[in-house]
Amino acid sequence: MDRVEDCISFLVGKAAQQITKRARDKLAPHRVTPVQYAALKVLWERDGLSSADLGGRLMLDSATMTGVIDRLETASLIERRSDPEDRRVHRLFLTEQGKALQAPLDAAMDELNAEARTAAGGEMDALSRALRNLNDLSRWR
Amino acid sequence: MDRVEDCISFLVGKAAQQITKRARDKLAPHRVTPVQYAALKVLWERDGLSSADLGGRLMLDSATMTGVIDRLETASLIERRSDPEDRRVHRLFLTEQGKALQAPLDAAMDELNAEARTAAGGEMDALSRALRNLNDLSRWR
DNA sequence: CACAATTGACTTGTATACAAGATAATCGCA
DNA sequence: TGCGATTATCTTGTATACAAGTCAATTGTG
Repeated sequence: MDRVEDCISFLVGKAAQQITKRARDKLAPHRVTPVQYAALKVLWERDGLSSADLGGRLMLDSATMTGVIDRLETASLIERRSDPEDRRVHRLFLTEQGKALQAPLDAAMDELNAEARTAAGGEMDALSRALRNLNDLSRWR
Repeated sequence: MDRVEDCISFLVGKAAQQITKRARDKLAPHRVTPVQYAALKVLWERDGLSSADLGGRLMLDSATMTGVIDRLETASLIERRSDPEDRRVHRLFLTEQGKALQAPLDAAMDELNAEARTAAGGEMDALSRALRNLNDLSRWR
C-alpha cells in the first residue's frame, strides 16, 4: 500500500468521521450526540434494558456505556432504576422527555440516511453488504 | 429506518471501530497507534511538513494534530523544528527511530489490509468506491 | 452451606476528535 | 508604512472508545 489514503482502514475511518460529523450537526439542535441517539433508538424499541444489554447491541464496552448513560440521565432523557432481582444491575427507562424525542430525532436521521445514499452514488447496497461483512467477527482471520 | 443496526451511520461507525481495533493490536507491539501510523506514513513519503499540512492530508483539525504530534515527539519518532522563514510554523522531521519503523509497520498494516479484503468478501472494490464517494465533500447535500 | 469464579457497573488512565477561543506572527491593502 | 484581517499553533472543555483494574452481588460446585 503506497499512500495512507489507499488503506482500507483509513477510508473506513474517514467515512465514519464524515457521517458522524453530519449526524452531530443534525442532532445538535436537540442537544443529543450520535451515540446518545443510538442508545435512545434501542430503548425506544424496548425499555428496561441493563447497561450490559445496551452495550451489547451498540458494541460498546462497559466503561463507555457508563459515560453515555450518565449524560443521558443528566439530560433527563432516561433514568436508572436498580433491579430488585439482581442488585448489581441498573435497568434503563425512558422519561417522557426521552420518549418525546423519538419522532424528531428519527426524522433528522432519516434525512441523513437519504443524503448518505445520494453521496454513496448507487453503491449503497454493496456498501451495506461489505460493511456487514466487516462487522461480522466470524469473517475475520 | 427501523433498527439502529440498519442505519448507514451505525454500519460505517462500527466497521471503523472493528478495523481500528485490529490495527491497534497489530501496531501495539511497536508502541504506535493507528493515527500515529497514518501520520508517520505521510512523513515517510515526505519529511518537513507543517502540522497544518499533515492535518490536511489526514483530515484532522489542529487541536487533534497537536496531541498526535506531541506523543510522536515524546516517543522520539519525530521532532519539531521551527521554520526560520515563518516563525508561526513548526516543521516535522523524522528521527532515525521514526524512519526505522517504516518497514515493520507497513508490513503489519499490509497484513491488516489483506485480512480486511478477506472479511469484506469480494466486495472490496465496491466498498472502496463507495467510501471514496462518502469522503468526497462535493457529493454531499 | 462455604467459597472460588464470574458478573455488572463503575473508576482510572490514555488516545482520538472537534468546537471555541487565545496568542503570536505574517500578510494585504490603503 | 501602519494596521486590520488572516494564519499556524496551541489551549480548554466535552464526548467517545477501550484497556485494566476495583468492588459488591451472584452463581456454580464440591
